Amino acid sequence: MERFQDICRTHRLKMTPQRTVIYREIIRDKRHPTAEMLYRKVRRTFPTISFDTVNRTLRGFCRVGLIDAIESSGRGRMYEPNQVPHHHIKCRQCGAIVDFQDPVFDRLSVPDSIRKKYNIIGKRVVLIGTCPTCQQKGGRKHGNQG
Amino acid sequence: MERFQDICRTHRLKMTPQRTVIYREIIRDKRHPTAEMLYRKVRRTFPTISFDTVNRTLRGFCRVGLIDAIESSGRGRMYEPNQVPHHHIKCRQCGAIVDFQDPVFDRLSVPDSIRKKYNIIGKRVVLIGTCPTCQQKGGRKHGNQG
DNA sequence: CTCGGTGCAAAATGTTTGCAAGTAC
DNA sequence: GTACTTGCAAACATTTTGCACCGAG
Repeated sequence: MERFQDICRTHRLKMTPQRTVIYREIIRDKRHPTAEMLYRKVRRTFPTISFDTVNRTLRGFCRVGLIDAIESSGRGRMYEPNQVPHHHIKCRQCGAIVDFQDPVFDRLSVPDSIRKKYNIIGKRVVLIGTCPTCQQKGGRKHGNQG
Repeated sequence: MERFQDICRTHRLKMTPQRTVIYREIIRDKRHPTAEMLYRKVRRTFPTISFDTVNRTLRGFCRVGLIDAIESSGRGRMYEPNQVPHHHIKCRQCGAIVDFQDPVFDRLSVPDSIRKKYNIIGKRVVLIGTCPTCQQKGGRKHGNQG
């Protein structure tokens, strides 16, 4: 929550009640919610808020680095709090993305040839496969990978 | 091209001229084209093809594993031929994704705890940063990460 | 008091579906 | 000949923009 205050000040974002509630909800959320999902949650404590504000606020949070977005065309952009380093497993069937942590992956070093050209600010391992649920169901939806 | 034939047969996909042209174009493309970009290229050798067919065909190719999709809400889904193992650098500013290869990254082993639950069929390191072009321009567009 | 933020509505963008006619096998 | 495909158009889902009013700093 201090992080929120800090970053708002540095970027001259006003700490409106809407933004405060939105931030509180997204860092509490352990999944990767979309704007729509967050909107539904936030409305419980702030019934007059508009979907538009939630959506626009999330974009803004991304811009200043408070949170990250995980693109997933079709079913809507997903957001995640940008805190501890972690990695992703993505289910090829249902598209769900779950986090996992791994000290070895955290310590991967970026090749010099790339550091020379790019300003790398983050890294992540993405595993692609089939989640337990989809393995049982043999369910299918779309197949993709990032 | 044999791969194309094989997979079409195994999945009972008809090898229509449209599909052949689309496949040829996407494996030739070194970027990560969207359906729209591919449509424009394919139309040069197949002027009567519809955007819809390109779009639907690409989805189909994903389903059977001929190619992969990289989700990127907003500017449209990007596709890539699914050949050699490789990794991604994603520019936080312009959203461009470029491939790179790295033997060390290729050899990363998936933790047993995950293998036990998930059926992992692929893995990839994703670096997030700023590309050379955006560093110069200081350009901005959207900020996100997968 | 001022500038950025909010909420509403409209516009833009991109994806998916239904269907009749066409074609690979 | 049959089942899968294509192309077109409409339906959907989602994101983005314009603008008047409001409120945090």
